[in-house]
Amino acid sequence: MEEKKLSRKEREFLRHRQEILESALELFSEKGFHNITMHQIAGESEFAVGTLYKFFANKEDLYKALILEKSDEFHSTLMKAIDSGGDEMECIRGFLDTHITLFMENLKFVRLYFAETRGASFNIRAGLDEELRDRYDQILEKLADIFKRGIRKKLFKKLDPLLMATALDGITRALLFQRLDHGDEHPFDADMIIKIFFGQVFEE
Amino acid sequence: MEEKKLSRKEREFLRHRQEILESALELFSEKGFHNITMHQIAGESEFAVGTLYKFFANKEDLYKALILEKSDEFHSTLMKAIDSGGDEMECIRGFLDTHITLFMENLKFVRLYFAETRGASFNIRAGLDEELRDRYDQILEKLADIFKRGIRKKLFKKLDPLLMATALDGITRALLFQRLDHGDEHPFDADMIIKIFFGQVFEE
Amino acid sequence: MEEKKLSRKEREFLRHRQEILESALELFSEKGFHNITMHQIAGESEFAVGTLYKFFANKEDLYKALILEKSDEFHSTLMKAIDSGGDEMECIRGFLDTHITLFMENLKFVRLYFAETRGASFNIRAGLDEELRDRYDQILEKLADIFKRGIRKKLFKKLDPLLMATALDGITRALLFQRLDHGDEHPFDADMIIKIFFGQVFEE
Amino acid sequence: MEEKKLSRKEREFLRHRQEILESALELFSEKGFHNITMHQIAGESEFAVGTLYKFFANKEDLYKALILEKSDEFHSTLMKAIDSGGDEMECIRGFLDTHITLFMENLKFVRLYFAETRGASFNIRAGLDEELRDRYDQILEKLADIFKRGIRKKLFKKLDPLLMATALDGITRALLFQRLDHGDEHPFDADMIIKIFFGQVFEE
DNA sequence: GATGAATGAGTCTTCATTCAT
DNA sequence: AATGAATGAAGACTCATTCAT
Repeated sequence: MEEKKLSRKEREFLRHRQEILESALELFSEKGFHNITMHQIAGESEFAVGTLYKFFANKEDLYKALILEKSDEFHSTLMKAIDSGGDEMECIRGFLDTHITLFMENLKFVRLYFAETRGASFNIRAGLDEELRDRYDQILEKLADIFKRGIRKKLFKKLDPLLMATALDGITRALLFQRLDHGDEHPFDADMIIKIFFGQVFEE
Repeated sequence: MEEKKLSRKEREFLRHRQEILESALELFSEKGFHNITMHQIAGESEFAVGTLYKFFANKEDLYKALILEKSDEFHSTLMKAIDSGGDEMECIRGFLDTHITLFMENLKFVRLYFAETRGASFNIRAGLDEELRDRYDQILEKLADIFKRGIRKKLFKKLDPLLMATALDGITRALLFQRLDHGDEHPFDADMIIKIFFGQVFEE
Repeated sequence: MEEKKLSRKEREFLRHRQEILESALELFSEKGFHNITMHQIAGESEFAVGTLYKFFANKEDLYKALILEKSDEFHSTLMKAIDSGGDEMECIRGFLDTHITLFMENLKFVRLYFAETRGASFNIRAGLDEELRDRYDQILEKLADIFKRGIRKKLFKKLDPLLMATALDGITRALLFQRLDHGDEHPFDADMIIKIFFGQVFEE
Repeated sequence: MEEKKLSRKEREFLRHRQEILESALELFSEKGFHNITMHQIAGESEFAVGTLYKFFANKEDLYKALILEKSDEFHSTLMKAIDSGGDEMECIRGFLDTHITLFMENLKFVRLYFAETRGASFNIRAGLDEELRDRYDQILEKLADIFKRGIRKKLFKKLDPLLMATALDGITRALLFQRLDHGDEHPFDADMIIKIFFGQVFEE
């Protein structure tokens, strides 16, 4: 990586940019895109309004940068987690663990993310939601590949692998949101998800 | 119910109110709360702006009415579906069938609904999302009751029933959104969901 | 003319529009496009800012309307004056009289007009100055036609008629601006212009 | 003049100042005072914004310097041209030749100049236009003196000499602008202006 | 003198809401 | 109830100017 030779100026620039994004995340995640003003972001980040516009062309651009950069992190973390070697069940467990951790450690971003993919994104000048959806589909496809391998090995039943991936992720999200709304009344972990998903619902 | 003795005036009032809500649904579902103006709703519904304010105190009120009334329909339809007698598996299948149908037949509203519960609702003056979440929790609890009964009958394993309900609903939603985004590339139905959920993932 | 059947609403609309344009002329002619705010125009015209935007799409649009509508008046008044029958010298005298009157009675607009044609128009989104220049060229050409006729009749020398028209108008403008800046220290009228232009400068 | 003993530093200072003014002329003449930012001038002149403020107190000051210095050149060139000895007609011809040359060789500045004297100057904090008008009046008066002399010698008719000067200059400007807008379709030179002005319009 | 990042007052413009008809 | 012209508060964005390096 050639990130080394940044001049002091450049490093400072990036640090300031990051500070703005963090303040913006704080605010947007709390009240949403339309209920936050550039003045509020300026106040929170302790820059002047004009300064925000040195870093981002406009409010929308700032918002997009925020969403896309964070979701890139998510995406690559999850991709790596699925890849992490081992047999199919280990891959899946790795994915679930990472997914849960990522979600719990980035609750603020998560709200924003789901606003954009499921729901009220309403296409802040189109494209953001699609781009996010693409990233998500890549995750699902990678997960589906794991299922495909499992099916070939006769480990899993012969169901549509993408649907299986979708379902597994659906359970995970649902439980996470459940926890988000209601706290630890109904605790769960990767194991529990695996237990539910991998056929141990019926009493044998 | 006492809906009978409505005068012509009253019936007309309600009809106009309904027309406004339908126009608003059309527009809000397309562009979101903040990107639609009262003038646009007036235009679409063929009333004057001022008239909208005879029916709703303000824009937010109109929006809330729209969301709450539709979600009441959903709520009672789903509650009835779960209740529909029969054994546990029949209840669950009924719920799934109804869920799928409801979703597919009300795509416009669904977008709006998820915007409000998962994501960018950002509390249009607080409360809407909580109220919706309550309704949803009622559904989940009713579904959990089914699981509870099933566990008592030793039909299902002894897992947290609410988590099971949450997981089942999570799968359903995930598959439905999958269909919403990608069409019929990966078809599924209530049976498939049951197959995935009730332990037939592992090859026996 | 079908201007009769305007409804009361329509008449009121046009009256309000006119009031706004008059206030705008007052202000723009004093300080120029960039030094006047929409709030000032609102204040002067006793409407709210928002109301201005019911009549004009934006500040620029308001400005263009102002310039173009007034210059249409000027244009048609001058065209008629040149046409007014009679022999060549009568046409020319008619044009000069009208030009002088028009100028003196519309000093506010005149400043704005020359800002747009000669000088700092700087193309408020291009086109305004060209459109004005076109109108002016039409006047000059009509005037040149008079000279052409005069030349054919051997009344005038065989010089380029357009240049003669341009020169005559140049004298007129120069004297008018002279009066504008210095008042009546050096009085003149159409006769004087004719005397100067038509060769009575040299002592015979 | 005492311009000799400038140190290297001082000479450099003046050179840089000149570079800035030239870049500013380029830009202002193209788009006008309000449509050009200090950053653009900085960019064009290859100095930093802050540096511009070492040379000029503010944007307006820079603009004024630009206009006044160039117009000083014009003024003194024209004054000399009128003075250039010889009889009245030679003075006038000299003035016309110089006027035409000056105009054609400084088109960029000319646009700006007329923006300031005729039209949209709108008193960039008052005074600039008046100062320019003064200079112009001096020229006219000097030219009027020539006419006065001519009248005394019974060379010219007894008309108000200032009006004659104004008219002569008006013709010249009008023809020059005609050329500016339409190119060489209607060519002319000092002779033509003299022919028109000095009574050779009527066929004898 | 030179730099350019940061500032924030000032502008245009939008849109929910009101009210006289 | 219905209308829609009028309102003005609020927000995105620009740009002249400053100042620490």
